[in-house]
Parts: sequence; C-alpha cells; structure tokens
Amino acid sequence: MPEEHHPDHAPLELEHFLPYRLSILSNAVSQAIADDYQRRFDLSMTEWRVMAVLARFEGLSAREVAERTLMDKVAVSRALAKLVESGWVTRATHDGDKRRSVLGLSEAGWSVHEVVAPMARTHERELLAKLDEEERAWLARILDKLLSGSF
Amino acid sequence: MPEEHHPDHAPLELEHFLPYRLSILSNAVSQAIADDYQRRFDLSMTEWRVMAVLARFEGLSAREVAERTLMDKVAVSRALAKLVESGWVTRATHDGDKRRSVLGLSEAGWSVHEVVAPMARTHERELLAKLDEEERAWLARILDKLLSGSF
DNA sequence: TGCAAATGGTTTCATATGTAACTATAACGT
DNA sequence: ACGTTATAGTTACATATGAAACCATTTGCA
Repeated sequence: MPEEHHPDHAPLELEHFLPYRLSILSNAVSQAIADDYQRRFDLSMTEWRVMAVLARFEGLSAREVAERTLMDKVAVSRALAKLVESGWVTRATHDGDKRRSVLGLSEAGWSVHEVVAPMARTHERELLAKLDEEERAWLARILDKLLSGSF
Repeated sequence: MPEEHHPDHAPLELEHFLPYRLSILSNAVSQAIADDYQRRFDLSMTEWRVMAVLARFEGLSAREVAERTLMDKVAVSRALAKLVESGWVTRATHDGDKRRSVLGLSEAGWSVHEVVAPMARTHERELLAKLDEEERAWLARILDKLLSGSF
C-alpha cells in the first residue's frame, strides 16, 4: 500500500492543508513588512497600499483606488481620511462631477513612498532568496494560474 | 536593453509584488471556505482551526492548541469559550495541574467536523484543479521552503 | 423639465482582534 | 516552608474591520 488514503472526513492536518499554509505564509510576510513601515511612519497596510497605487496612477478617484487595491470602499475612505490628514495624499474635487475626488501623493507623500517602496522590495527579495531561479519561475507561473479567473 | 530595470524607489506595482499576490490569494481562498462553514454552523475561521486541531489531538491544553494553530492564546481562549458554549468542545481540568484545561471534541463537535472537513478539502481540491501535476509538486516544494525556518 | 434610480463617498453600529493587565496555580531557589 | 518567578488562561480596553444606512450628486428617461 504505497499511498495513504485519507477519507474525506478524517481529521484535517492543518500543516498540510494548502489554504492554511498560504494563510500562514502570507500573514507572516505581510506582517513583517507592515511592522517595518508602521514603526517608521505609523502607516497601516491598507494605507500603504493606497499610497502605492497613487504613486503609479495620479488622479484616481477613491472608487478607482478601491478597484486597484481590491479593498472595499469603506476601507479606502478611512485610509484616505488618515492620509490626507497626515499630509501625504492630496484630495481635490473632480471638475464636472462633484461626487468624485481626485487623489494624488503630495511632496511629503512621495518622500514617504521613496523610503517605503525599497523597504517592501527588500522584504520581497529576502523571501525570494529562499528559492532558486527555477523555483521562482514556477512560483510566478503558479500564482498567475491560481489568481486567474476569480480575481 | 533586454530587461527593464526598476529603480528601488520606483512606484511599486502591486499586481507583481509577491507579498501582495500571496495576500490576495490567501484571503480569497480562506474567505471562500470560511463563508461556507460560517453560513452552516456560525463557525469562525479561528474556531474551525481549533476544532480541526482537537480532532487530531485529543486532550490538548489551550496553550498547546495555540501552538499548533499558530494563533495567540487570547484568540484561542475566545474561540474555546464559544465552542464550549456551543457544545462542540468539552473542557475539563487537568489532573495535577489545575491551571490547564483538557480539551476535546464532543459528539456534536465530531459531527460538525465530519461535515466541515470534507467541505474544506473540496475547496482545496478546486484550487489545486487549476494546476497540473507538475505544478502541484513544485508548489508543495516551494511552500515548504518559504515556510521553513521562520515558522 | 422633473423624478426615480444609480453612483461616489462618509458615517454609524456591531463585531473582531491585539496588547496589556490581571487571577489562579505551580515551580524554583534558598 | 516561603517568597519569588513563571505559567495557563481570562478579562479589559483600545483599535480595526465590515455591513448597512446615509447624504450628495449625477444619470436616465417619461
């Protein structure tokens, strides 16, 4: 009997259960990065994600930020409130549609970005350093597939 | 110039940033599963993880549950309060150490487990169905490496 | 036009989560 | 034995998060 057969109702072995493993890994990695910029800038993960997307796409509305970050609009609204308050994000009203905001990084926001982006990349590099070139390529391909469709 | 060079401070492209991709994938997967058993049993993810580990290891203490699930002791304490209240987990006091509890699934708890464990496995299978055999093998190997050490 | 429905965004409320303080018991060193 | 320190677990408080209600504006259409 070369293989073990687990009946469907057998106790779940969390440490071999893919969703659990993904969750542990993802939380550990994200938390390590977040701790880093939290300490330096009192910036939450959601706030940083908003800044990252505004660094790439100047002039987005809050809804567009929500789409790009896959966050819900309430989370974005709150993050923006804090970022505008901190002076890192500028908010104006859209010409011709007074409902929409027009968002962007301020000078101060850009200088925060210039510190945090490299920090984030460094963490990513450290993680990827555990893999060899071939594994990195497979991982990219596998994540593409797993993320395709639903998201 | 065959390759693009991203200066370290260039805007971060979230959709290519490994920690972000892991987070999106992990949250989507875990949430899909959790929604499922939440609806049927009003069971949170932390509560289910506690039940899963008690299904495998009868008689653990709360601290041991926390170790095995990588949850902190407060989260475990709260999950247990609700699970004992629901009648799915039994709690006794350890002979010879009145601080420790001795935990296990009740009959009702086992029957919940018998429904939820297959649900969880089904979600895992659906996720893995997006990959071929070779990719699944690489994924397992890569996660082993990424999770090794720190966790 | 003008009114119903949709959209962008904020606020409210209820729940979840993390940190630190706390209680009870046990272990350790003298 | 006895006081100090450590451990198991819970409670309290402060903050984070999500769902639904809400306000303002705009769009669609009779």
